[in-house]
Amino acid sequence: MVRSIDKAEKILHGLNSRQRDAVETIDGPVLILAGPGSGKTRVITSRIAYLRHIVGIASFRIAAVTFTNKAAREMKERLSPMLGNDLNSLSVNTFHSFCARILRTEYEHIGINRDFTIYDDADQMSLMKQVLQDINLDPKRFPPRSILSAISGAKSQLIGVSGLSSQSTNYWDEIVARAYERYEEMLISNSAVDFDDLIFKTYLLFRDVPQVARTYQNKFAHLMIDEFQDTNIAQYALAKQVIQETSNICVVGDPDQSIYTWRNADIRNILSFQTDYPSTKIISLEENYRSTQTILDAATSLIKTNTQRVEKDLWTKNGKGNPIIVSETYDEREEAQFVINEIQTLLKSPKNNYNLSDIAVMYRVNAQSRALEESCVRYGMPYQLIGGLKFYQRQEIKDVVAYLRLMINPDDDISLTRIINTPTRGIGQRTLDQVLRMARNKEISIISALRVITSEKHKKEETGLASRPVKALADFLKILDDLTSKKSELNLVDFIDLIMERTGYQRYLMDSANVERRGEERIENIKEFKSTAAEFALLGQQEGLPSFLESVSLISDIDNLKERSEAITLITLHQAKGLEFPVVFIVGMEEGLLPHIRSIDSGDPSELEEERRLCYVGITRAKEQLYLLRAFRRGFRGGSEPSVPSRFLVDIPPSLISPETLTSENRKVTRNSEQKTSLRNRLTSTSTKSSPYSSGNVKKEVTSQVLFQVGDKVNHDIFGKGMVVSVKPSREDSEITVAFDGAGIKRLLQSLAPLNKSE
DNA sequence: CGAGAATAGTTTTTT
DNA sequence: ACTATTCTCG
Repeated sequence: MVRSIDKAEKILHGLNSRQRDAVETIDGPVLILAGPGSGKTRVITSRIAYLRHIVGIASFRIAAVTFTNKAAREMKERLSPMLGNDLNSLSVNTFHSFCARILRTEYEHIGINRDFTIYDDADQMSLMKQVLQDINLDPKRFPPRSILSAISGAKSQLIGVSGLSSQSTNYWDEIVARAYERYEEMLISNSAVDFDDLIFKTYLLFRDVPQVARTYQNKFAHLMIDEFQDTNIAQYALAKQVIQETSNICVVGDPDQSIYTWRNADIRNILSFQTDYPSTKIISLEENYRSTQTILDAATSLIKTNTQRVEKDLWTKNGKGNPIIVSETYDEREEAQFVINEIQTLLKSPKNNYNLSDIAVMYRVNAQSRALEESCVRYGMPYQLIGGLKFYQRQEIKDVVAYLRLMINPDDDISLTRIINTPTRGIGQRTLDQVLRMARNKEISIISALRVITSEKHKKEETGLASRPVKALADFLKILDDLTSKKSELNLVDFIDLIMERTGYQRYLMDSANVERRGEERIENIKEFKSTAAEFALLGQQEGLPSFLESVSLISDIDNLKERSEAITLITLHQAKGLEFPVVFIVGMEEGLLPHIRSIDSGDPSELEEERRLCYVGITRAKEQLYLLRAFRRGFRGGSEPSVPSRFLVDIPPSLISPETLTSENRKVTRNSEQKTSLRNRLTSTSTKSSPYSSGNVKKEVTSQVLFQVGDKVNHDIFGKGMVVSVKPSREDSEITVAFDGAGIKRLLQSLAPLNKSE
């Protein structure tokens, strides 16, 4: 008894009274409204430890659901010292992986293959194009993107094909309903599901197969949901099903941080929760432990401008801190230089003792990262870029993934069409069309169609294919069959190597490296891909590949963020949610960018309010120092246009802003010339010598400080020994031409090529 | 059939 | 600016 009180004290130690309340209220529905920096994650993890150690709930009966793998991983890390081995049986997952796991266990009940493939956006797009072709719709009149987003909207509101077609009131709805129907048929025949299906199908499973639902309802005694403001209708409905037995459901969220309604997140869930569970205990966490008073005041002033809002009073015991620095530069290049320059000054100053990892630069759209990246490279500032062109969406990675998917799901026509002629093997559009036609007529998968066509009994009159293409198809089929037969003999990494070799993909990449600059990078990416695969190889030949593929499908870029890396972080405002940094720069504080033009054009005030919340999220990431920057001109799509300061700047009281950076007329007009020249002087006086840098997505040993000269003997990781024949410096890099002893003459980019001086 | 050129369309945010 | 698709020629 005494011991458990000790334990309880230990778990509750350091929590404020409301946090304690949130941890100790374990029976029945709880809604925690958690302001930014209010110790939300600490509450959730303490609550789990409390449930396990004080209440004595078996860990396998506790489930916590998050939105990103990163949040799930962090939660587990924090729980690890408190739970030890219990951690393994605890269920801490993203919504999507939680569902994927259930579906792979219960696949028989929903008539789906155990090894179903999870289609990502690009796969969905290919499939939809196929759908439109099938049902004779012009993709120019009916953009596949729009149709997909309508379908996604339907699925996240639990509306199936019949539901949608019965609801359609106009031509467009009718078109969507028809596309939806065919889309679903094709997903099934491909043994595939999309992201929304993971939730929707799990919901349907529980609704329609009560004995399965009961299994999970009896299993889970407690359910916690993080970032509840981001849930959609389907996710909330599923959560209710799961916890039906006990109603011990605890949701944590902040309506002011709802920034995903465009992705069907439905803030009404917070209201529904209180009506669905009338006995809900509401706990509001309002003490902020993260930011200075100044930053918090700025955030509060900004968010108060929103009308659709529940009042919440944030406060902090932290001191006033530094004023916010608001500045204006000429264009995005100067903006980026200002950022770098300021960071260099911050790092030099001994009083803060900042590290690179303490600093983040945030922006509205990914395209803005470009100017920042260029400046980082130029000034030798190490950075990690989150998002952008995502690793698993790169062409070469998707190609290899397509081959791997086919090894366990040969019905996946989308993957098959992706690689049937990559690298080129004489199967052109005409041939492919014939194959597709046959597959459709016979209602069989493409691979089955290939078997028919290439079988000896098959008469060519049926398809009208000449002998050469048939031979090409037969060769391709043989490659796939050979590889499939080897999959259980080799470990995952060796298997990937075999695929690379047997399909000619390795050769293809090498050749592309000769002509294209990106070829080098592609080879590097495959290396990186294999090193991730290596972790899954440990699971053995049976489980390794499926687990790897699932993780590839469900991973997001934010999951790769490294907390302690020696680099500044470049990140979108959306992805920054849940993170914190001592120093935050928000760039592009301009009308049309933040708020984004689309929210302005929509004429919908709630879209503007979402933009304001996005800005609020950004500001509240900062612990000590906040910069709000804007450019007078901003370039886009080649051109460049003058811009107007963001309306959000006006929401911030001038008293919180550093006077020396405050521009005249409450920042509405450009700075006076004196300030402008002093800024320019500061920018141009910065050193321009280059030094090592890194980008988060592709790890590479950087050799950029090594200077190559014509005549140097060099060694390349892939091409071997050679001699430099020309050096052509470009803006931030050098193009080096090397005559290799074995591999001929290659043009390489210094920053990318694994090239060293050999003596 | 395949490769490169010309052209059209496109971008907010992403599990 | 960047990509995806269509066109054209060997």
